[in-house]
Amino acid sequence: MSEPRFQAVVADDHAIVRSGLRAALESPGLVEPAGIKVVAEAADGLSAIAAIRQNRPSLLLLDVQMPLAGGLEVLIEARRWSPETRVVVLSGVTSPGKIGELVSCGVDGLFSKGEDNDELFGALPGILRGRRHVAEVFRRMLEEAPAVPALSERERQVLNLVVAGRSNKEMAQVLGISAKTVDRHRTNLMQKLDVHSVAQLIAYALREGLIAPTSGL
Amino acid sequence: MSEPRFQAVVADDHAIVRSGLRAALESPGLVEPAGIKVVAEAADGLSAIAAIRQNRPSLLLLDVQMPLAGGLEVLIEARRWSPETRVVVLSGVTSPGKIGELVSCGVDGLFSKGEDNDELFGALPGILRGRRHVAEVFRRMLEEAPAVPALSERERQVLNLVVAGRSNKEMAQVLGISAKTVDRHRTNLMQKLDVHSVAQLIAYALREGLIAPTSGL
DNA sequence: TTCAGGATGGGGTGAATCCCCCAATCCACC
DNA sequence: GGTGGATTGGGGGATTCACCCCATCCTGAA
Repeated sequence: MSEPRFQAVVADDHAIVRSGLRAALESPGLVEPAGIKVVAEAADGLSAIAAIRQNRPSLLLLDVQMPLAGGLEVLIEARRWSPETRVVVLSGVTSPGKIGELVSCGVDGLFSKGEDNDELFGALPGILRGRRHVAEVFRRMLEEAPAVPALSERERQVLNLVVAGRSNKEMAQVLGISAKTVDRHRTNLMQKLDVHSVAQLIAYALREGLIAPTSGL
Repeated sequence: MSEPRFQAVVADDHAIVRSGLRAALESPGLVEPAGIKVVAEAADGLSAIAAIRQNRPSLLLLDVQMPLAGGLEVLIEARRWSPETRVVVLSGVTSPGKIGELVSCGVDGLFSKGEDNDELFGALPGILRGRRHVAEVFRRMLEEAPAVPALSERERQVLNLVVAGRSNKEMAQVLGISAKTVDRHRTNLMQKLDVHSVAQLIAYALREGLIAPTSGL
């Protein structure tokens, strides 16, 4: 029995997913006779980064949505501390915005949790040899999806506050600008995103994952 | 080697979770020497119900959030078509409202995906013998959480439309009532939920899972 | 049978919204 | 040096929202 040459770190906030991935990766014959050895698991973004720095594995299997740090942040940190690690992201929700960001940040693999795992495990050997693979679903999504307009820093701040339920006046106070300017940003925002009410604005923001979901009432 | 006496159906929209649960359930020694046989998997609520009707298993392992039918609907249908099936629900998100509903509908087991699986698998033998087990996290949550005010049917409809970004006038048209009445419901809604703006209303609704997240812009 | 509560509407008021108009500053880019 | 974008701010107006007041109708529980 040969030694596994590849090591992997698995990061997901659900213990069941981690054990499922571990079982699949370590099953013999996937990439090489001995399978891929999972050297560490992480339940949140920060421990994932720590695990990467410590182990510098060949592969990182990573959920997009995690506590403490999202998939994108982990990807960037992983690139910084362990450039040779192939990073494969699993996405539960499918927001065109996030997917686009991940692709443009250069993930090595991008797969959907909803679909069959065959595409993932079929592509893994190639990915470990340096290829890239974005799941069929996401490739179609990126082609069809209307590009999400780029938001300026201020607009993003305003959007966050709107989602948090603040009024123009409150936002003006928080941001230290005139209420009229807040209104201006809000108007531009709604024009950019092609919505026509706070409710639609919030719906859009949450759907696209444009804002941090840590909105304290 | 003894035959497995228990059969299970596993329902989750993520293939990885299903295979992880299958592996764990079928591992020998969990409940009895041969483990629990997973006779069917389902990726959405309707197939879960179909699988229950067809197999009438001893155990149903069920995700709360699924396409086509949620965990609660599947629970109710499972009770109807196969009352002897023990229903165990796994919850990814932790909204006090949904948890309370599930408990009051009489789930046999309720566990969090985020926590360790030890509590689940430790409690499984008891559950199969007729006991009930609600995860520690959720029991504390139900004690501490401020009771979610009961919403009337109309109020729930209005809430859905508000989240979908409709104006009072549009809602009036959809519901076939006066815009003034819509406003009345909306006012009552905000008073009940102790919020003071659309944004907070939407935030509350999404947080508590009071509404279906299938809001088409 | 009374009575509470839900659903239905109308009137009205003050605030906030959505969206036009206008202008100034700053800063990066060609 | 010009050009465009982001950010800042003001005026104004039509609409909507948030929240009071009032009433009627109906259903189910006490």
